[in-house]
Amino acid sequence: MSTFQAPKGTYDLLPPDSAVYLAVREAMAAPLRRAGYGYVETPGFENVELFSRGVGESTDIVTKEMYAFTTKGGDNLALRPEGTASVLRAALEANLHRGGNLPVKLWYSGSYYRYEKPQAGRYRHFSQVGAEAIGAEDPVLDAELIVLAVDAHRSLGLSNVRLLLNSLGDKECRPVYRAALQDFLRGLDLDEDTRQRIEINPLRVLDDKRESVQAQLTGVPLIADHLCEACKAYHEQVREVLTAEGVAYTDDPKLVRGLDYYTRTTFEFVHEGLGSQSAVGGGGRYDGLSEMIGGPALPSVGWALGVDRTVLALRAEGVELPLPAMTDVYAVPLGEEARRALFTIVTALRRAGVAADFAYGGKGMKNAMKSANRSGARLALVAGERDLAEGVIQLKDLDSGDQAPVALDEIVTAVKERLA
RNA sequence: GUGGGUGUAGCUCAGCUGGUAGAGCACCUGGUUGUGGUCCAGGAUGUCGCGGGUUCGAGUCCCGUCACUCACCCCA
Repeated sequence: MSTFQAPKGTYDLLPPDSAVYLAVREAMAAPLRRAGYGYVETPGFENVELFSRGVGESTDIVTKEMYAFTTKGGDNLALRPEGTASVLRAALEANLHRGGNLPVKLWYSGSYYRYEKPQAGRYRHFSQVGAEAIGAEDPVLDAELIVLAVDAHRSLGLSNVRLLLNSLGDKECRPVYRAALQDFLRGLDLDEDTRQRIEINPLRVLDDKRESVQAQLTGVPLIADHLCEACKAYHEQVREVLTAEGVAYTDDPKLVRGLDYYTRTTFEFVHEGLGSQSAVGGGGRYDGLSEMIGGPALPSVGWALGVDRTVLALRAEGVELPLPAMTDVYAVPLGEEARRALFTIVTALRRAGVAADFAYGGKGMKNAMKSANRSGARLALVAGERDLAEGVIQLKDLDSGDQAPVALDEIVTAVKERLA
């Protein structure tokens, strides 16, 4: 204990659990790399306007969950609450879309911040891996991203992730639907906050999980019935491609998402094992976002997967990831001469690609062997003056307890053979 | 922002109607002066979250406070 502890809503990632997080990030990134997505890294904070205009003035994320602050120089900044706006901004700033090779495909991995009351699966600091395909309108591209996320889940061994799919329409059909929805909602018995939401962002009322609200939503007009021909055809193609690629999904006409920039395709990956949260990832098409932040028309699509929540999902399913051993070989020296000799061997083993560790601190034999055992190593190297005088080192199998002398210059080969 | 639950050893927790603390695991030592894991014997450990109150006496009751946690809301 110290005087300090991690700030509310945050937690430290420590061994051995931290290895799981690394593996999850890697599992999410691998399919993206294979699909031509390049790595992008943007600052942890941005001009606050980028988010308020991009994510939407009416969203909870902007109105109450942003860590916003003014710098000494008078700039209004905010810790990033999500990744898409930043990545699009970076792509526009560097004119990546002018390279003539659209879509620009990018992936990222990092920390995000939202000022919320913490809860199981909901933190003020959390990690996402995300992907964006900027500058192309093609249902196959929407499907590609979904397939890549599904592949990430599969490679992790998750089996209870469900995909919810919807289309939110475009600037042709959404306004018409919005008006029809508002008409319907205004006639319901709702609290003041929700009544305000009807005027600002009526779609999000559909997403209200309260029983009292949902009960009144029977017969509510659904976007699926109001899509224009273009949106309907587009959505139908996305669904066809997904089916052809063996991706199961559930049509959810009430799926809205909490960010305002989405158009047409929207989706969410949900899991039951996260306490009262459900989303382990989500995304969609955002054809108007570029213009909203001052760029050219660049129809785009993307998603973000929550690293923390995916780890919770793994735990809920009891999935143990096959993680490589921290240490394969543990060296136990006896005496000063042996310390030097064994450390040289440990270095050689490491350079040969073997995970090797050493009994530091001059502990006694018994203690050092105990450390060897706790390290999880399969093999131990033991040597003292007696062995060195004979030019050998004792190679011990920590599972069976068998031990045999091996000539000094054959150690690396012998160890690699035993580990193979 | 609103509501519930919980704070006792490194960890998980027990502690009945108030009588100044216990278990399991982990840890340390020895049995083995050059051998771990198993086994046997022994050992150390606590501002009982913090502050106040009631009482002869508070881990136990009351009030406050902080932290953690869960849920509403919202989302990754």
